[in-house]
Amino acid sequence: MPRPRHPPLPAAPTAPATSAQRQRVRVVVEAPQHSGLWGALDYLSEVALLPGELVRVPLGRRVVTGVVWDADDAQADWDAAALKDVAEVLSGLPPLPAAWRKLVAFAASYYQRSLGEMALMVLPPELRQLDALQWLRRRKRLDKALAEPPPAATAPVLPELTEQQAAALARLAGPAEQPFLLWGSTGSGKTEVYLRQAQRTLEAGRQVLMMVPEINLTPQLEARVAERFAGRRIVSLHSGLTPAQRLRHWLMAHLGEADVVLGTRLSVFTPLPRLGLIVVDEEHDPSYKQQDGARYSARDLAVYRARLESVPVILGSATPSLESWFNALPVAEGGTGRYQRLAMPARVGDGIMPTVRVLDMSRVLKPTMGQEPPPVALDLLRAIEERTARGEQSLVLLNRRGYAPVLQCTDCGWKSGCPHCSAWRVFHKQDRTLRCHHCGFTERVPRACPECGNTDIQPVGRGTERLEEQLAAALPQSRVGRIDADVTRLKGALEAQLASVHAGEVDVLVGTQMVAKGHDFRRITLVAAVNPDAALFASDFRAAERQFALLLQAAGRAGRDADVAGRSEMWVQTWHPTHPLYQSLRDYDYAAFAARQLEERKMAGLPPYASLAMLRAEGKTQEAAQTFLREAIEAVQPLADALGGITLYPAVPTPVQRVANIERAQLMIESPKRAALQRFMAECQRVWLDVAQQNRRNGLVRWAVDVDPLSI
DNA sequence: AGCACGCCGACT
DNA sequence: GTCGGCGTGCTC
Repeated sequence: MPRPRHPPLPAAPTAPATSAQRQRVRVVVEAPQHSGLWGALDYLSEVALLPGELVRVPLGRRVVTGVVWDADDAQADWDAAALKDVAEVLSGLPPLPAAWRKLVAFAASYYQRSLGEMALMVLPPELRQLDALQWLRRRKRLDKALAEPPPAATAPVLPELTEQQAAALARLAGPAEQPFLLWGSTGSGKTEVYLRQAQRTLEAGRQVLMMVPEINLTPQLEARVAERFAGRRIVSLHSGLTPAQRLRHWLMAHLGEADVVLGTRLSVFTPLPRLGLIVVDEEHDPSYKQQDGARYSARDLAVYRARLESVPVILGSATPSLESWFNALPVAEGGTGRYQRLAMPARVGDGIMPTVRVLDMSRVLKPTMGQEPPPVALDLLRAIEERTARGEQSLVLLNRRGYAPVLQCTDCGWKSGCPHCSAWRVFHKQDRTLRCHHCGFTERVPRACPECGNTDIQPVGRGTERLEEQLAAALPQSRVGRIDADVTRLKGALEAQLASVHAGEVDVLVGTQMVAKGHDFRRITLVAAVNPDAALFASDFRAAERQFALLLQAAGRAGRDADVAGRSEMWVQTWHPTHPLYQSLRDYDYAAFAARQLEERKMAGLPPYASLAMLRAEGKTQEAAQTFLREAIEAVQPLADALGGITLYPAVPTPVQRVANIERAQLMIESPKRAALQRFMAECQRVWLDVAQQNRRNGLVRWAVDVDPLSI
């Protein structure tokens, strides 16, 4: 295919150069995966450019920002006449270091994305948009901000270390060739261990990267870090910052001016010239996995980066991901022994975990036909009343927002389905709307059944809104409050609601999982999960793992003070009281839970015993999505057979098949060997690009690969 | 992804 | 006669 020739650009008038002086330079530009541009592009430059420098280059009719990449040895025949010149250089920015480029290159190849997409995606968005002149002006302004000294230091009061904290820190002082898994129960003082190790790192003149799942949910950690390291420069990096803040913080890290970077998953890519420690707090949290675009796992990349830069990495959790747990299990116990495990089973300050009471619903409730069961068992209601009477607080968890998950006509059976999705629309009583939680489609609740005109439409099931209402009615002596994504939608609403809980203005707090994470509630002595059973039988193989982590984390909200810890309780309402998940929860025996899960995963050939990748497709029709997937399998099946040890599963609709009128389907690819899967997936990319191209006119809309998917 | 080019309907 | 619909194709 003849390639269109570009007219040679006129040489810059100021520095006329002969073609002999111009050299080929490889530049990585933002080009998405399906563009077919996977690697770096070739340009010409009159000046020598270092790998990692930022440049502006012409791409098609545009000028875009790119990163100068490492030269390849393959001196392929390149046609100088076909290459364009680098337009300009963003000077005054140190080149992005080799370790950064290697991390980006690894992430791109591992997660099957183009180098350009990966590299540009992890730079501050602001930086990508500026041309050389704008950047220069911005840089001058930033210099002023950098000149400001960090806040004055006041010697922080260090809490005394527990024995197990001291033991963990002693191990952390030793050789750090292996990642550390800090396995500490809620309240065991993991944060103090992070802070002490960070202190050592800072004293050695190095930088600390501290990662948290969601920064908004952990303001307490941010405050603690700021307090401990007063006098040092601490910056945060997360998507909630303004573009200007994000650029400033990133630059301070990159220039080595910031000592501590506290950030969400995107911060794993922050260039840090003096990096000395990486911490991944709550490493099991699903937020570390990006769920769209380049679907990377920041936790896994943190481990890779730590090895790359020869710095220690601490993964911390009370309920580690099974992957990390497996890696921290000694070979003799069936694990890989790749991580060092640091265990901190006891709570700080003699706090003990609340007593778990598994409430057998089949014994306490006698459901009458056609009647909805009461929201909580009578025993639980009484226990809550007692708490209120004593001036203590209760936390009631229900992982479902809204008033009721669906409305139904009592006459014809009509249900409040979403016209655009294969899902029910949730009834929100507060604003009398039906809202689809998948596509956002919202309407006012109809006065009468749209099918038959019957005015008796009933809510079916229960969400937090309804639970709040029902508890308020059942507990006239208690002040009932609620925290979920609906309450906290408005800026500052979460803080306000938390403050009122802390001030003791709420006796019973109803909430979704967001309240179970990270917040310290001093006066809560009862936590109840009213409907945790759904996860036991979910099709998603990680559902149990997630639920166990959530329940344990929720339990950790209770009894943080020693004087109330003794009478703290965690209630679990279940129809399956003998389920092993609840048995392990009752004993706070994560190890037993994990052992059992690992056994199941081993039998089923699932992670961590196998590697998975998911090929997902979206189409105008389910047929379009599935046809693409079928053809995609057919095209690579011979390759899978040749490589061996690769299993391609049939294409199936996703759990929620249609969202916003787009049909979705997926297929799973499995291999017991991660490397084999990697080799295979790399080969698949270009094949699938062609298959997708042909399927576009059939109605294929989008497709993507998800390596190490969290949910299947 | 952008941003072209490229051919067919309702407007000044 | 033009503005503009989004189908197809390219970007060193």
